[in-house]
Amino acid sequence: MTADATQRVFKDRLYGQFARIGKALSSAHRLELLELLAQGDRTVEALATETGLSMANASQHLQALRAAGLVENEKRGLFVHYRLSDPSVFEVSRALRTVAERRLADLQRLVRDHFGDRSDPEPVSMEELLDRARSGRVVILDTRPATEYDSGHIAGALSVPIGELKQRLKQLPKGKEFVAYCRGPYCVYADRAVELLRANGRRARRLSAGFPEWKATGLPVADQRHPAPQTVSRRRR
Amino acid sequence: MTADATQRVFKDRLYGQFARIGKALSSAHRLELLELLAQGDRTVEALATETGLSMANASQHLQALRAAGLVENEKRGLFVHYRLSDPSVFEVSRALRTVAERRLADLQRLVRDHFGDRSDPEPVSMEELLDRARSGRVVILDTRPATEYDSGHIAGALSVPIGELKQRLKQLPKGKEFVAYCRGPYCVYADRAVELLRANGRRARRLSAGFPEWKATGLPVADQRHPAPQTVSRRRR
DNA sequence: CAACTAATCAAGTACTCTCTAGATTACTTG
DNA sequence: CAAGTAATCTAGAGAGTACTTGATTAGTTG
Repeated sequence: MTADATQRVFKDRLYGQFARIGKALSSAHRLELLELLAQGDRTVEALATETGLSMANASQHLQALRAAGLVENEKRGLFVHYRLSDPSVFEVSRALRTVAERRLADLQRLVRDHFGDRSDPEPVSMEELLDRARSGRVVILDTRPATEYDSGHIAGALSVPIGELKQRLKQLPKGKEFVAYCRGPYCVYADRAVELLRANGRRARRLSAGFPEWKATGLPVADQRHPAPQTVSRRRR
Repeated sequence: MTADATQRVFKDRLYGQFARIGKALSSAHRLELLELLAQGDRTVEALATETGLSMANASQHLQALRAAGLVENEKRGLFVHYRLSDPSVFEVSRALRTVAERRLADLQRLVRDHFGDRSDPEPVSMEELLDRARSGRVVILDTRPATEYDSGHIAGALSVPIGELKQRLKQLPKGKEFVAYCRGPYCVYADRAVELLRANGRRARRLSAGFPEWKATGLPVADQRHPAPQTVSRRRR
């Protein structure tokens, strides 16, 4: 075999390997599964329910993700728990989202039609929230389901699942400013929380990012087992 | 329609849009085309030749990339020139490569079998090269084809296409240390250059990254039209 | 303006992927 | 140890993707 042919075979194999990752990311359902797993571990059943997939179908997609090395699983009793296998998995799905946001006019239109104008009140950036949290001037609300809060949340945040916010409104301190966050930029929980809070005369804004972005940036997180292991202080990213 | 059903439809459409990017990245050939385009613009013919694809096939893959917003094209005379549409496109393919490197044992094995031990001499990091380049102690060699050098290279680098290195060995200064780079971590040009230089008694090492990584990091680049527009100085990334 | 060339288009075949439905496995619990 | 449940497996139909071949388009050049 000539040297060139050897190179060609190598390149085909090399890009074939990279394409395994691309293939795993080529299905809408699998991307949704990855985004849910970025919030924390989940069982197949939970994932199937939340995505509206059949158990068998969800299971098959998860196995495709596993074959590409993107997720790991572990059987505990009757349940199989899946999790992202590496922080780089979230990074690639975030990079993919960024390209889509910048380059797909259809996506921009879809988001505009669904959310309308989301720039009033103006969303808070991670940097800004970090600064304010340090000075204690702000109450951070995690509007995701409690289990997601338990498996990791912004250090200092209160768990207020969106469905419970209404009846817990009175318990919330007055005079403070609120910042609500949820799963990510396309999650509606934080929008709803802000709306509800403002309707009740509070100052409230939405964090533009979600918990996975916060965590990936290396900002302070806490979880149920190890409450607030890091102080809320600036960190190099 | 219930609120939940509306949400479901939105999510399906949302992830459907993200999946358009994933689908574009799901083919080995398309990933190779993107990597070539990261070196600089190219015509369909050039891409077809370099990848070993038929013209028609290359054209079709390029159109798939274009439909996903990853590349743009422009007709100039008989030729259609393609280019990456946005820096985020390189970022996503880099993120994909990172996941593959970390998670696919097959890939690790493939690279080991093809390159053997690449850690002697130890590759130079971008940081390290930047430091050394500032002090003028090092000669940087761009071993890619001249057209790729012309469309962008590390500031201060000399163009020495790998095929011409042998007869230009004498022209190269003695006593200096050389750092060779090429298209990226899986490109062999720099390895060959280092081998050749060392066989001729020079001190030479390989840059672990390629030009696209250097550029994406925001480090100083130059191109033919605007030689050395930035000084070689440290930059925040 | 005829000959030439880069690129795309159109159509067909082979292949791969997706989802469903029903069967099966592995583990738990009464 | 039988009944129940989470998850997977198997097989098959339908949809989508990839590559080839030959025709066509758009632009250049003698």
